[in-house]
Amino acid sequence: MNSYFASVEQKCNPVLQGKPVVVCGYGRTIVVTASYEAREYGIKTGMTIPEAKKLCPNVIIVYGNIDKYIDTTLKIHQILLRFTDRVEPFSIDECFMDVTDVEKLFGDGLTIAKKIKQLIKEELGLNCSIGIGENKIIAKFASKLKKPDGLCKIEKEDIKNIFSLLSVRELQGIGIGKKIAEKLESIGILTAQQLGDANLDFLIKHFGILGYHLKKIGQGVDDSPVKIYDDKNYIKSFGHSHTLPTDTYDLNIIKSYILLMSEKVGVRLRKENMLGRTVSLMIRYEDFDSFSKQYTIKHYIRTGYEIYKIAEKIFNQILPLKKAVRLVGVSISNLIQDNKQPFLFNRLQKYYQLADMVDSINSKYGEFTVKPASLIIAEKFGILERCGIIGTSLIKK
DNA sequence: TCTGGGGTCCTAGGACCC
DNA sequence: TCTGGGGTCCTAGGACCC
Repeated sequence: MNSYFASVEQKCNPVLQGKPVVVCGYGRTIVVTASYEAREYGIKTGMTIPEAKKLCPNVIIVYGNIDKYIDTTLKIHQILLRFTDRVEPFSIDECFMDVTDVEKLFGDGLTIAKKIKQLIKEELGLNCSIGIGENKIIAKFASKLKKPDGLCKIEKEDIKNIFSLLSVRELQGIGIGKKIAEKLESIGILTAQQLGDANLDFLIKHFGILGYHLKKIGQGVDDSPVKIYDDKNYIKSFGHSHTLPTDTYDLNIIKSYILLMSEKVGVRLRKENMLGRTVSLMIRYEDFDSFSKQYTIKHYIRTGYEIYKIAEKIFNQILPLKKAVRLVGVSISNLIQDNKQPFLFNRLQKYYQLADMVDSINSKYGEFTVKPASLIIAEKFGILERCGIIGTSLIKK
């Protein structure tokens, strides 16, 4: 999708259409997505808000709503699935499709791509760019060539010519990041052609097992199949993190954020109908140095309070703090599906039923309309509002 | 108002078991 | 004790992606 979050916001709110818009997070934040109008002023993803305002004083700042984008993404998936079940989501706004087996039904790749662009435009009012190629690497590369609203096909026989001209930096975004690109340049590999032709042992010496993969990228080769949609594509982990309004040593504030993040993870866990048993706490300090530690327990858990108790235990181990804390994050992994077997202990059973009931109220009236009393301290500090949680006003009514 | 938030995968080493 | 070999699970940190 092109300028995805900003385009969704512009579609939802006509006032924003045709204007420079940036979508950002809450608190100390950056530009997450800039609309094409904003990009004309030089605004780019990753800039701070003051930087964006300096480039364009009239830029409209919109606080992002991830649920809205996920909802739109699921609608896009449904459009793609009308053609084939070989639809593999790659990120919130990208999918791979393998249309090899359905060309007889719907026409060749180019025809299908045109149809998809038309459907997404008609039904959702959004533009996208589609790349067509022999494999995922080529298709992804093609999709980046023409934006916005692009359509580009790279023929098999042209791969070698196109890749031979590319610098390794231009391969960024298809498996090669900044660090790898720098390292490749430092050992004298400057182009995709050189990477593809490089001696395998030489690459393995410098990059380990990644060397195999790098050589293939250089050659434009990728054998990985496009997965069938939702084919046991279970989530491996999920978490929430937040940058504090100011760096702090205040344990009450830090623990309130840890609790809030834990509760959010718990809500998500139940929404996905999963259980987890590894909790990870991430702390970023004022100097951007970060600490993370995880703890695995024997039994599976599913509520924010259980998650918090483990995260808090990890946090207590790093006290006293030597540096002010900038960000806290809590995540859970080692996940399994919750088959809703009754629990051995009645006390836990009731506690879990309570969590489900709170979820059903909050899904109707807003996030954290009903919440643990211990989060009231977070409310007192204004933490909920700063994290974009607005459900609290309803309970007062 | 310098630097967000959500993920996946890999690695090297340690704990532990037989 | 001049201590083998095979295996699983766990962990902290880093690279990478959007």
